[in-house]
Amino acid sequence: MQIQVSIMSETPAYEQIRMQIKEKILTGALPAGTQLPSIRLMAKDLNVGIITVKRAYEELENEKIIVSMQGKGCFVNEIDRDSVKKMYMLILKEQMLDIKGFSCIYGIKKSDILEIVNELWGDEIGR
Amino acid sequence: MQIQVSIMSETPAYEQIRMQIKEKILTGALPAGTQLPSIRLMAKDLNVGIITVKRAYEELENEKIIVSMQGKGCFVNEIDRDSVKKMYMLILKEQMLDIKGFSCIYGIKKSDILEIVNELWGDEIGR
Amino acid sequence: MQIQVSIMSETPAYEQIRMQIKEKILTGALPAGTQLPSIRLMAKDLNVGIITVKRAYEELENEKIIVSMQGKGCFVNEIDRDSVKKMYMLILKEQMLDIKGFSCIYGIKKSDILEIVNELWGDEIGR
Amino acid sequence: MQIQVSIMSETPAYEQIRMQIKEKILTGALPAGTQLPSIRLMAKDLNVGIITVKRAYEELENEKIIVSMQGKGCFVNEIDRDSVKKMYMLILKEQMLDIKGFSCIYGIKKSDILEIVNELWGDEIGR
DNA sequence: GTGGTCTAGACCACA
DNA sequence: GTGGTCTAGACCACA
Repeated sequence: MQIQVSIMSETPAYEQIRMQIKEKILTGALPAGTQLPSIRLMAKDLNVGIITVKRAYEELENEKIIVSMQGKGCFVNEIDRDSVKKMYMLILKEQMLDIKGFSCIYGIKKSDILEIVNELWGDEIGR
Repeated sequence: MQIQVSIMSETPAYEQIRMQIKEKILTGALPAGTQLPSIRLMAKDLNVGIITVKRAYEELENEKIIVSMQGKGCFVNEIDRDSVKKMYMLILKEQMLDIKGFSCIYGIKKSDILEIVNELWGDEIGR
Repeated sequence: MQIQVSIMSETPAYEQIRMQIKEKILTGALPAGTQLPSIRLMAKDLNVGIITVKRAYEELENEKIIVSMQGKGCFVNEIDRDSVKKMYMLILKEQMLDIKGFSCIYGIKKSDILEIVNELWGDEIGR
Repeated sequence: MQIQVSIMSETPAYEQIRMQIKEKILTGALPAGTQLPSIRLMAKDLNVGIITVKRAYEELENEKIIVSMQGKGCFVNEIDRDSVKKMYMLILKEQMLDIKGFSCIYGIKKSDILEIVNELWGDEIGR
């Protein structure tokens, strides 16, 4: 499995691993039922400790994205994309609420936010 | 000076102090030239350690928002609101870029972002 | 033989198998002399590994509840219900002693224990 | 603080520490507000790693029995003995339900349970 | 000074 | 072979 762990990055190794696997699963590159590489193997490949891989897998399991079975291995779960999206929308809203709180101190208005959104997302009109 | 430090909050004490003073300054509640309470006094009032207040003041000084003068005290700086806003806009853009990166994994589109923005900022048409 | 192995359960597969067979034997559903299904057959039926069934049988043999005969199969042993009950009573006493140790820390008294016993075992007067 | 960690015991070190501190707190030997020894100090005294003590403290914090404050230390919480007792009664009931499940397989009846209870708790009539 | 996080390996349980 | 638990220390953040 193609995964990069940068030792220079300030995001911890387990988080880098977690995010890359998550992305592969959510984008469908790793379909439901796929067996992930064993903890030991991936640890060896990435040149990190098994604890680090273990933690990445553990958090993915907490997110219900994979399931780990003692003595058997770790497997990709069936994903309900809609509920995942909804859940993430909620988190996003929290983040934006935070941003809103700060922004008003700096005199930033809705128009400024829209400007940034338009700049970053370009002219795709949505859907 | 009216400042609340919640011991329960997970944001550290020095950060709570820093943000509240910053808000007062940026919103104009504390105009340029105002003298801040001495570190010792504020520490006593807020029931926190001197080191904690010192750190808050230090960071505000690094942000050029206040200036501390040996033996005289700390004073609110002249603020160029426009450049502060511009600086913050850059930070905001970085944050939004991050959000954009994550969002595409979850199948979130521009329209979803706009929906959140409209919901949070209401119908203020901007400017 | 009717046995359920839940892959979701947190008790390991071999333990689920062991307990269910044990129950059938102790309650008399499988009388002494009965031949158990072969390891291979049961593994296939239950959709688990041979090693898993083997372990369940092994432990039952250690408990003298079944006996395995090279090349012939596994058979239910003659059970002396009284001595089995006595043995289990000893284990139970150990467990209750443990519970007693903890309970006093929490201020739980004999009356509280009796309340629970009465609630769970209902009004059967015993014997 | 008087704490024994037996390296021979099969209960893990962090659990031994957790239980002994918990007992001291619940019995009132460590009243609310008391500062616990720092993680490092206790680790040194008990000759275990700081992780081990950390974990003991962490679990006590999850149980709301102590509270840890970064940079300040760990402190004994105010305990509501009644709710603690009620919570433990529930756990106890679960355990007894489990015991009941096993017992019926072995032909153990309410009277047998009562016999054990009477033997262990003696003739204290309750309260 | 304090507690918190990350990475680590030895050892254990399960299939 | 697989994953799970425990103990460990280096390093970081906070007061």
